[in-house]
Amino acid sequence: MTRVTAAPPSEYVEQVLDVVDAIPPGRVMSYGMVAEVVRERTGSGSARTVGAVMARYGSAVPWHRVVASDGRLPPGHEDEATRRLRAEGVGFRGVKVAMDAARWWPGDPA
DNA sequence: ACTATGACCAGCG
DNA sequence: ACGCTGGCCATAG
Repeated sequence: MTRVTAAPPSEYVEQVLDVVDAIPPGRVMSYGMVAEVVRERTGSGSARTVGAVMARYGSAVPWHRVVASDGRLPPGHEDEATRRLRAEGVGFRGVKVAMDAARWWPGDPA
């Protein structure tokens, strides 16, 4: 029925959330990687816009599996993200995620 | 319609 | 390792 549309999720937003939701446990993708995949579908987007979408709609998806390209965790949620990722078996290198081992692309084996 | 903002990224000093 | 710069483009006001 009439659903609230105070902030109607655009097609772009849906695609971003879809990609993030597909990341398997124990693996991660960077904002830039997500942006690239979404760009193949919608034809537009960038790492920065993905970050903007996550900030607004991230709560609906496993946001902790999206990290910065160098393995840093999202500002303000580092604690939470670290806990969840460790629980999934993601490797760490200091406070950062070990991207070389955890990085995942759609189509790759989980 | 326009401006400002930002959970980014790669390059450079 | 650290800070700064330019480019990126959807969202919000």
